[in-house]
Amino acid sequence: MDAAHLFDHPADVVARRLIGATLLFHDVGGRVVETEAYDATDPASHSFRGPTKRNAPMFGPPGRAYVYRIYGLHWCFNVVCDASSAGSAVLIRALEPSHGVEGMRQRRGAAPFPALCAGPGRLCQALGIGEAVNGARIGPFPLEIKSADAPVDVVQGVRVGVRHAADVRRRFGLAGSPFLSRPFPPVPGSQVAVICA
DNA sequence: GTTCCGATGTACT
DNA sequence: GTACATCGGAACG
Repeated sequence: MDAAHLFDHPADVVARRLIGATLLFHDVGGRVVETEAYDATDPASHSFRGPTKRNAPMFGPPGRAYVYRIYGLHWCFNVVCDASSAGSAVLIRALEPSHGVEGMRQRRGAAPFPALCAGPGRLCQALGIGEAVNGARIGPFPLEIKSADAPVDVVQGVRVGVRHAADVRRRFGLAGSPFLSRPFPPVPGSQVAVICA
């Protein structure tokens, strides 16, 4: 799949479309079940205050990886998108493991199967993603994302762990998936929307 | 089941 | 010094 076709769109659009896609790094990975959208107009985004040495990939071309360290020890993996709006990216928060599960287990220790990739730090540990992946092109091997081949039900909610723009619903998930980093709120009216990808 | 804590890179006040 | 797009384990009920 052509990277621009997949990624050169607003972060919200890419975040929604990536649900159900398959992410692989060195043939290890699985189906994307949870994402979050960030862009330069968003106070919760690393790009909000303009380019820095750390966030430089966010201001580069779409279809590249932005990998950063959080809280001094975990890695988080983002996909840069939207060439017309510099500083846009999608955080991949959780996968449904399907490829190279034994390697994941070795890197993740005694984590139970549903938690192998349930969280941005966890999935980076499971796939062996670290600083070396920062700025890497997505597709071809070793870093690949293949869009979903069938429509999926997508739920939407507020992002995890952000204090700025806490009411903005830019978190997307695969409806009913047991591989989410945490559940989406159980239908308090307008809190959850179902979208067909 | 929940809450609290420690690990400690990077950007900002 | 403080906040942060986090996780795993200990301590608790």
